This record gives sequence, C-alpha cells and structure tokens, in this order.
Amino acid sequence: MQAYISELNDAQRVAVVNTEGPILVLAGAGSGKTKTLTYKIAYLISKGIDPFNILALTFTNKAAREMKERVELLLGTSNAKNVWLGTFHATFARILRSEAEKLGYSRHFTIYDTEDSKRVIKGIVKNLNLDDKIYKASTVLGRISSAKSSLIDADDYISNAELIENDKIMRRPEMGKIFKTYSEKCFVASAMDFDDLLLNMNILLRDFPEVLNKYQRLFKYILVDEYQDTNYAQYMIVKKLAANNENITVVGDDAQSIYSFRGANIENILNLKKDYPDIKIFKLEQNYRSTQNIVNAANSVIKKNKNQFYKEIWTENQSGDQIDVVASSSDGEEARKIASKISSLIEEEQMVYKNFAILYRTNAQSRSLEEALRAENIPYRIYGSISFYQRKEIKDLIAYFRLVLNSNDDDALLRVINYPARGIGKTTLDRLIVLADMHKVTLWDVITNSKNYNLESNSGVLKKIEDFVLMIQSMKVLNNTKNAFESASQIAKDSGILRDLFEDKSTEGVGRLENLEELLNGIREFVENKEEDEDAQIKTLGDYIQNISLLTDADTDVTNTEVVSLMTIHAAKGLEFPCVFLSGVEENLFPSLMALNTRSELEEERRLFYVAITRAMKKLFIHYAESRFKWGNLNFCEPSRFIDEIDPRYLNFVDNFSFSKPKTESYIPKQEKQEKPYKQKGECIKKVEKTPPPGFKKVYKSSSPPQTQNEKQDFEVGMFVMHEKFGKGQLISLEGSGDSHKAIVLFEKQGQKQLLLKYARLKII
DNA sequence: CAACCCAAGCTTTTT
DNA sequence: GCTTGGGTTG
Repeated sequence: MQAYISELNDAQRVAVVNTEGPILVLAGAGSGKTKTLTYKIAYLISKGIDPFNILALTFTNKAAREMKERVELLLGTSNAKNVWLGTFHATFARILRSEAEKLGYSRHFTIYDTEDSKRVIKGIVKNLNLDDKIYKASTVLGRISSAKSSLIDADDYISNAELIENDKIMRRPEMGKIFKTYSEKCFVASAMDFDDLLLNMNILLRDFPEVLNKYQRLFKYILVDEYQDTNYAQYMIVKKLAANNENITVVGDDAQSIYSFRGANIENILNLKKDYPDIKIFKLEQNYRSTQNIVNAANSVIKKNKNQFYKEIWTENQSGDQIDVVASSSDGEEARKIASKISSLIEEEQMVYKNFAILYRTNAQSRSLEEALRAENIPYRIYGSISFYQRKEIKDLIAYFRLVLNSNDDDALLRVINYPARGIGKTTLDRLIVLADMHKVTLWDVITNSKNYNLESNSGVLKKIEDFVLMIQSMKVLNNTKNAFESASQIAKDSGILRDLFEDKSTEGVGRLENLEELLNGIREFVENKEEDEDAQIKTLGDYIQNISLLTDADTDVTNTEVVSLMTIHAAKGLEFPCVFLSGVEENLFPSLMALNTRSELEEERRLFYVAITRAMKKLFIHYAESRFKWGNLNFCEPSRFIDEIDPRYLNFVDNFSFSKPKTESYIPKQEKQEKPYKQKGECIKKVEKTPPPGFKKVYKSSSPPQTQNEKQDFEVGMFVMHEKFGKGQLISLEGSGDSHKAIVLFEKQGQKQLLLKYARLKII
C-alpha cells in the first residue's frame, strides 16, 4: 500500500490519507482527480474498511467503470467488487428496488428513459386535448424535470402559486395538470423516470427514518466525483447519507461545470462550507496531462469567467507545439482537412488511430466528419448520439421484456401491442386508452378484463386482443422458470419480432436483425458471467433489464480499440487524448446560439470550451469553417469569440487552403464579399462586437474566398458544367439574379435539376 | 386496419 | 439532410 501512496503528489496524498471528516478537493483539469479518488478507496480498504461500507458516486457510467477497474488494479480484484461504486442514478435505482414496496412501487419498477417519458407526455397532452405545439413533450418534460431536480413533486407544484403564475405568463396554464397526470401515470405503471430515481430516493430517506438510519450506518465513507455537476436532489441525498459520520470526500472543478442546463448547481460546492464548517479544502493544481502551451491557453480562456474559484493550473510538462487554428471554407472541407491531418500525423509521427479524438458541440456535426474519415479509410467510432439501447428494434424487444416483468407498464404495452402488426389498430387503442383513463387503471387491466370494462369492439378484434394477452401471459410463465437468455430468445421468437425483421431484406433491416442478435448475445454473456459469480442463483430477465435504461453507449464499448474517437465535448469530459481536433469552433455554434442570452449561459459555454481544450495532451487543433450546412441549408459562419480569447502567444494561425487559387478575387469587390453572406442570413447579425487580433482577421479573410460565390462567373445556356455531387451536366436555362440566380441543368446521370447558383458550386468545363 | 406519402420540425449538452 | 408523425388511400 505504502508503495502506491508514494505515487501521489503532496496535495493528492493529503487528500487520500485524511480519511476522517469532510474534505473538498478542488481539482483542476488533468490534475489526477480520479486517481486521488481511486487511491482513496484503495487506501480505505487497505486500512481494513469493509468495501460494503464505502459509497462512491460518479456522474457517468464510464467514470464508474473506470474507477472500479483502477481500484481493482490497485488491490487485486476480489475486494473492490463490493464497493458501492456507481452513478447516482444506478446506485439509487439499486437501493430503491430493495425498498420499492415502501413507496408503493413494484420491485420490478420500470425505468423510463427520456424517450419513454416523452411518449407518455405526448399521450397525456393529446388526451387533455391540448395543443402539442404549445405543450411540446420536450418542453413539458424539461419543466417537470427541473421541478423534480429541485425536489418539487407534482402536488408541490400545483400548490405553488409562483410556479402556476409563471406557467400562466408562459401561456402554459395546464402545465401543473400535465405534471400531476404524468406522475400518476408513472406511479400506476410502476415506472420511474431519471428524475424520479433521485426524487424518490429523497422521499425514501425523508419519510422512513429507519431506512435513512440503515444507509447512514452502511455508508461509513462517502466519496463523490464531479461534485460540481450535482443538482439539488443529488446534493440532498448525499447530505442526508453523510449526516451521521461526515466522512465525506467530494472532488470537483467549478471550471468544468457544464451541466447547469440540467439543474447542476455550482453553489453546491459553496454549500459544503455551510454544511460542514470544519471542512478541509485541498487544491490540486498541477496538471499532468497537457503541454504548457495547452495548459496556458486553457488558463487564458477560463480567466474570462467572473464566477469561479481561484485556481492556477500549472504543469512541469514540456512547452509543446502551438495550437493550430485552422480555417476552412466549408464543413466538408474542414472534415477533409482533419482526416488528412490524421493520416499524415500517423505517417510522420508514428501516432496511432486511438491517439486522436475529434470533438464537437452538437451531435449533428458528426456526419461530415464521418464522410471524410471514410473517404480517407480511417477507422472511427462515434460515442454518444443514439446509443445501442435506444435503437428502435432494441427498444421494441426490451418493451416486451418490460411488459412481461411489469405488465402495468402502459408505455411498453402501447409500444408492442401492435408491433409486429397483429390487427389491433388505432381505433381500438384509442378506445382502450379512454377506458383505462376513465377507470384509472392500466391498459393491461383493461385488456385482461375486457368484459368488466365493456370494451366494445367486434369479435375479431377482441379475439386478437385475447391472443395478445395469452401470448404475454405465456411469456410470463416462461420467465418464471428460464434464465434471461432463454426467456429473451423465446420472447423474440414468439412475439414475431425476429420474423418481422427477417423478412425485411433491406440493408437497414439486416442491420436491425444483427442488432437484435447482438442484444441476445449480450444477454447470453450476462447469464454466463453471472454463473461464474459466487451468487450463482438467479440471472433472470429481471436482473438483466433492471438498469438497461441507465446504460449508454459508453458501456457497450470495447476499450482501447484502434480507432479515432468522435464525440461531443460533453461526452469527452474526463477523457484525454494525445491529439485533439475541435470542429466547428464558430459563433452561434460554439458558443451555441441558444446560450447567448445571459452571462451565466455564456460562461457555461466557456467552461465547455475549457473542457475541450484540456482534453488534449500534446496536440490541439481548433477548426472553424466559413460555411456549414444546417438543416440542409448552407449557413455562413464566423470564427468563435473563444478563439480570440486564447492568448495569441499559444496559437498558430494556419493558412493552408487546398482549394484552387482565388480566381474569383478580381471579380468581387472586397466589400461585397464580406457583407453578402451576413446580410441575407439573419442568424449572423446577432453577433456581439469583437475585435480579433489584426493578424488573425487577415488570415481568415484573405485566404478563403467563399467558393460559393460563383454567380459572377459567366454562365451561358448550353455550357457544360460540373457539380460536386451530380457530376457532369449541361446548362439548360438561367433565371433570376443575385441571390436567387438559378440554373436548370440537365445532368448526365441524375437528370434535370434546378440549382441556386449561390450554393451549387458549378464549375464550367 | 395497413401502407404509403408528404410535411414539419429539428439540433445544445445526458443520467 | 433526416426523422417523425399525420393524413390519405387502398
């Protein structure tokens, strides 16, 4: 043990060996935050603390898994397994399952993910005859979610004059009613959404003192990672659990707080001082990850934020290369530049694919990057976006599992009652929903007692419903005796999903079938692994399903695969890569257009930028493009203010345009070149004033004549032209002028197309 | 009731 | 650009 304690620096070591009492570790990016936490867990165990008495909470599954692995590595496997180490949601789901009856839920309660919740809300809005444009599912869920994150349940909500008033002002007077109905529906269905896991955990600890007492005694030592990302509900749970022993270590970095949009509250760090007046605070300021250039650049950016704790991150690493700031004319070109840079770095500097990450602000940006990587034959993997478990076919099969385990799960029932198609259509479903609503029961209640509820449908439909009920019931019987894999494959077969997908011979259909097979394989593995465990008893479908909603892509991935990583910056938090590309560092994209309203929103974007920079160990490339497709339309962009905020000492502006010399230069007066795009795209006008360093401005303006400005070329009817996508064609006619200057072209392969010259990039041949 | 077609909306970030 | 959902047709 002592041997690895010596691997820690002074600040880290003090934080580790101070096991008793409250401790706050303010840890800068790359300062060994996770290392400190994992060593502390290992240290506690080596001192004889029972792993069962240690609770370690993380924010993501990825972090939880990584910590578990590292603790195991330090101690040798067996001991670490029993530490209560997991995400907030997964850990509390586990506790809630064992205490479920106290709150009136089934032990097999379903966990709704965001999509499930939205479906339920949509149904409610429709049922209440409300306008789904005003009551958009995402808006409503957002409102409900932030209420619950502040421990305001539906009843609190409807009796809170201020909230109701606010909804009236926002022209959403029925919000409270939807909230209430949603809560009732979830409860009757024995389902909890993500926020319920935290809310109900709070209720459990609030209303059942003996339960609170039990867990207070159990968790003698509590450790929390990424504390700056906790919301009020999470903060309260931790506070209650720690109240007795006060052996709590929280690690966080206010500069990396990027989830306030989800209710995360930096104030929780401040509150700690109030809750534990004698809390010990340690700062980890030495960065072990990045070069001096990168660390200094990051410091120079974060300094612009007003709201922060003072920290000065420094490093003993070498100064390293400057950060390249690279301009491109379009998103496509940007992607190609990144791809070819990766290829050349691999060739020239003996780097490997997994050294690279491409980070972006929004998932939608991955498309052009993917295309370029494929063209360059670079293997890559996209993290996040649609996780495996969120694909339709997977969710369909899982909905059958859910229904078998918890037949009150209306959402699951609606999802599968007519998939695959079995002749139970919309009319019938509407009737069922009305009946269930009227009697305040679940759909399952209605279809299993259709006579009692006077379900009036023709006998054919009734027979079909009966068949469906019989099928589910036989699946339930099956599930009582078989293991998860046997049940799952039987359900996949009996439900008809396998047949349905098998008959779909399209590429997507085959892919879907493969996904299902992958899911079944995963379940088989789950069963087989569980059998090796000491508690070789159950391994049922119920065991498998219980946390499925909490899983994301990160959990299915294979570590250390030889590929380039693509992900959002949010998803990259906590990770590091030798070489990082930031894509789309443009105004209105990063910072996001949605985050320009208040100072605090902008500061959060800046912290996000800080997180992005500090992911890089050796090399960092900041890319921006002058035009980018958004919703299928070309938009003009300008470099992000964040680039200006980096001390230019650490930057190297790259002017490496690969496209042809600006032959249009002589045609277009400078003035027009600049103004044109901004005037017609209302989006860019909003821009806040800023003054880029002189050299900078020059680089990106003079070097990149927008390719798209080809209306000044002398097109004539009859000419042969070349189009990037459609190939060769002949100009049939020209009409309009200026922005609406259109050409009709007959392409050799694609036939006749109408194109806006402004965007079409036609070349005369 | 199912299959097909078209329009609308979407893109901030995640457990 | 793509997906989703609604509407229409068979």
